[in-house]
Amino acid sequence: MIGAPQYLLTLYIAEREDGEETPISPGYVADALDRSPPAATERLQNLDAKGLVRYEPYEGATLTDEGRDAAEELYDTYRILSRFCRDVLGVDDHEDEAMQLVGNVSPTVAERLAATLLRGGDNRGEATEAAESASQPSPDSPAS
Amino acid sequence: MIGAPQYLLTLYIAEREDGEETPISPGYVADALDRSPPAATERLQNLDAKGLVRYEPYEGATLTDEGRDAAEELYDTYRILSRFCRDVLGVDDHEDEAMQLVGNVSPTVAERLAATLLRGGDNRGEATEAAESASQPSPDSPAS
DNA sequence: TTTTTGTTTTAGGTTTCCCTAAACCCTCGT
DNA sequence: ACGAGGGTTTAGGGAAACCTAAAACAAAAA
Repeated sequence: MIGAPQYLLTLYIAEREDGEETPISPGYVADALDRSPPAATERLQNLDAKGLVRYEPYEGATLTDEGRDAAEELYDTYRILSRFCRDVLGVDDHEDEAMQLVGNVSPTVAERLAATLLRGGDNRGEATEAAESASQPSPDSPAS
Repeated sequence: MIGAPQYLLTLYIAEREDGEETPISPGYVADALDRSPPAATERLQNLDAKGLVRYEPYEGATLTDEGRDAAEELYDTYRILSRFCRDVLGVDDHEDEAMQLVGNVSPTVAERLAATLLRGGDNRGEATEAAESASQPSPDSPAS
């Protein structure tokens, strides 16, 4: 299931690309989150009612200050998760994975995960690579 | 929100302590997952209808073979998450954290997290200062 | 054996999130 | 200007989870 975090995050990410002023269409959100257009519309209207989003019919959604604050925090967590999945675990679709997780990870875990990333630098262990090649062999490595 | 994975996992864990034959009461499950007794009853009945659980009114629930298979896999992931949260991140309530995450983590991530755990014996964060020497003899074999 | 007590179940209702179908609105091409 | 076409919204449902209150039950106490 998909919750408010995913919608806020989608808006936030789109906003980074198109600018803060550009309203994001329901169609775009629906597409990004794999939902029907009506579902996206209603959800955005709902976030509007909660004061997290400003929704203009037939225009689209923009984040309110409050919504952007919330989204920023989610985005931090999202980035941490995504980078962890990519750099440490070597997961291909790290962004999808992070999007899935972002609502369920506590602030504490996010924070310490970030610390782990900083500490660990770029060393991906060979155990991870071994696991990776077991499921999808890379052209260069000898498949045991 | 709480899904089927949490219920299966709760039953599985309880089963380890009480034995496979002992039916688990709705009250126990409700308590473990912080839900009302009616919620637990209905959910267990629902899992029964799906063939994952055998539910006897006024008796309790036991896992079917199919349900136990599913729960075992969830348990592996749960253990990995829990150990990661405890050993690498130094989180206090690692079990709650793991329970929260267990339905949302893909098999790939679980598998590679396990690999990371295996190789990561010495580099633990300073957040991990809790003495983790006292361990219960775990009768499970960590196969994946 | 009857009562009491605590648990389980049913009943009834709410919320959240999603869908399809149909109406609606805006814009663009003619 | 006006009529398509395409995206958006409303209408109308439905499924999943959960709750409280009240009824049903089982088992132990009296």
